[in-house]
Amino acid sequence: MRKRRAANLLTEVELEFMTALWALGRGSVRDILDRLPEGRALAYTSGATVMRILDDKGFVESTKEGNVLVYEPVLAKDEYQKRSLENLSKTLFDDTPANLVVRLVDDGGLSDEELEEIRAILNRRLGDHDR
Amino acid sequence: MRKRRAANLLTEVELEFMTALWALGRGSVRDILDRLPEGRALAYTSGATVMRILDDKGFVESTKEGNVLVYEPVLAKDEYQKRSLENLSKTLFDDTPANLVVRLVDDGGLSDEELEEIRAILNRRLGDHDR
DNA sequence: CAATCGTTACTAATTTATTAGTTTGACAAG
DNA sequence: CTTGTCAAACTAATAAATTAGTAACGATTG
Repeated sequence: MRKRRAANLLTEVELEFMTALWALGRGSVRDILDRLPEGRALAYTSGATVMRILDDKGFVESTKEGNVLVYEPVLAKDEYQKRSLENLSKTLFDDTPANLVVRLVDDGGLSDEELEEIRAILNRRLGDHDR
Repeated sequence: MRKRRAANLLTEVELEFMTALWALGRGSVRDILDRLPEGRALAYTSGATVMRILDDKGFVESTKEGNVLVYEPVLAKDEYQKRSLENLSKTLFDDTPANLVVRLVDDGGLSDEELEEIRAILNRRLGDHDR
């Protein structure tokens, strides 16, 4: 028996595949390969290997349907986003997510609309009725 | 001549070392190893290798001082934070940083104080009239 | 039934990352 | 001057990630 490698974060290629799978909901190796970005040429067998690894690591689960393995995420995209943010916050922002937002806001990559949107979210969250 | 490996993002170990170097401002291999977190035992030569690689990749530069190489960052921590956020946003949040903040805020890992702090930053940035 | 097609399982090759050993050279202590 | 120490440069060993080839197998069809 193989199984159980366990890892916290996805590698680059794994993330590519998970992104396709999250978009699909569920799918076979073929489905997933088809969903990969344009130029991405990869042998079928390579794709199958990546999916097996993701299965080993517990990021997906597979069920045999007819003669095809259909994969689906065990870890939701939301969850993984959260995990990634925690990691980034921990490794690069003193474990203080607010610092991360400061950098984001200060660095001017966001439009006023986006900033407003974020403020709206905060207002909703904080229930700030004084306005 | 070696040099020029070029890479966009730091590996895990490289980030550890850069974090120490950013905190120090500048320092030798010895200085940096001393600044690594408690349990982190690593041979001196391993540390020297990591620093050489960071030099090769252009993340740091070195100057011989006496008989010791003193390293300092070429890439500021701010810049690298920005780069990391861009990467995360691109790979996991549809290239829309606001989504990233939404996840952060929605997932309840932040205290009210932190949320307030972030809102204050936004208000400052947007010019908080109306309140 | 035999050939073939699509798929999984297994194995392997290559590359990159991580850690550390060996060699060499500078220089300070005796 | 010889010896010991320290650091740098080079080399090497191990591990992990990435890509793909080969074998094997079941289903379909000519």
